[in-house]
Amino acid sequence: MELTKDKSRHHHGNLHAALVEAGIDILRSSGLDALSLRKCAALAGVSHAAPAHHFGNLEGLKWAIAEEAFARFSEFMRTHAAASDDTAHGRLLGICRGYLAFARAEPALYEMIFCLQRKEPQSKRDESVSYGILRDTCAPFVPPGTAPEIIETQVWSLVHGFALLELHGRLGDNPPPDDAILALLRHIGQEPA
Amino acid sequence: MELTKDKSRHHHGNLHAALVEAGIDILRSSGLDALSLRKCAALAGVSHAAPAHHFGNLEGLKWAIAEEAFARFSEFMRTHAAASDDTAHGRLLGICRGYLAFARAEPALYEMIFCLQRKEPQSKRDESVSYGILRDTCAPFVPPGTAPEIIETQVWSLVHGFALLELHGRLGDNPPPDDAILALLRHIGQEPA
DNA sequence: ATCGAATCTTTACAGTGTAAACTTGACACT
DNA sequence: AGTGTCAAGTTTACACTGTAAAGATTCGAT
Repeated sequence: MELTKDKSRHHHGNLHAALVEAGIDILRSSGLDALSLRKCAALAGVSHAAPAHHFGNLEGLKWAIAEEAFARFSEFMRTHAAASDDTAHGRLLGICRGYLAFARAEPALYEMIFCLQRKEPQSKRDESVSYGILRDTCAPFVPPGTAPEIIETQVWSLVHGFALLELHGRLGDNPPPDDAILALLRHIGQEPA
Repeated sequence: MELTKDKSRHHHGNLHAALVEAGIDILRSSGLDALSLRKCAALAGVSHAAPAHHFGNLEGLKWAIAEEAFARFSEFMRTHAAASDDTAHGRLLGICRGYLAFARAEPALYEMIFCLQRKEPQSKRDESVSYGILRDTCAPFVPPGTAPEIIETQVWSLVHGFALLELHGRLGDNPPPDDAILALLRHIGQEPA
């Protein structure tokens, strides 16, 4: 894909994608704090004010990057789920391992997509692909009469908290192995309502 | 306490504390993104470069604020633990409820102290008061032969993840009630090593 | 071919962190 | 009392940020 613009032409042609790609590059190489509109613009070979026309402001660009990042994130979970036992529990552990693997493989991307504050806190839950994976995988563990969101939130909270604590250096040099933490999910859905 | 400096005197006398207090005020009223060295300095009635002599840089100020915030955080957990059943499980639920209550009462402070990235990821774990509370409360649930850090991390991850997901608006308009999520802890320590 | 709209550039401004040199005041010591 | 040292604040300066406004360019439909 053409990232840097042909300087001769005034229009870029694919600036939206180029800026997102530039943003991901910066996130990977220099972390979340280094991400800026001007750097993305420079890396895409375009003036510093160009991104505004596509994303409005910095948060807009971040959400655009997040969209791409979520796609890769979902793929991570899916492949890890496929590499696990073909049981309900196996799939559950699989997506959790994929979740954690993504957080470690792409820490800046991970922090981006989950620390982005939703402005208007959508009344309904995420309808994204990644949340669909979580919902489907959790479904077998939802006891009758219990709201599925409870099980989903328990699982999500556990892995999300673990990932962030480790990422932020709160668990010391050698944090517990993933499976030791995920062992808590062995009894998922077994508590009375 | 004297916050704003007596303009007549050159020395402030208590600038360290005044800047921390100013930072907390800004966090409370305007959120994490609004926190800046210059605003803290202005609110303390001092020139914009003064904080550098006390904290070095912005991150230094943040850690100083975090120290104060952690104290209030510990107090939150302690009072909530005291308000719960005087059993091992009661205390565990108590500190978790305190944890979540603090995250809601002081969202900006909470985000500050836990999203601050440790630069040199201390090889050992946190020796802070708040972690001591977690360790003590988890102790009764650590099976023989299991590393206590595993139980502690399970509990911490669950509440931390839940708090952040809610804070960042990922759980929709009406997230599950705390106790529904904390119900997962009913089986804590029961899985084989 | 022309007009309108989308795209990008230029210019400008306020806010940020941070470094350097300077000024003021406190305090110990003779 | 005088003096020297050092910490605490101020001033100045600079590079970087987001963002708004106005102008230039190109695309596309008519």
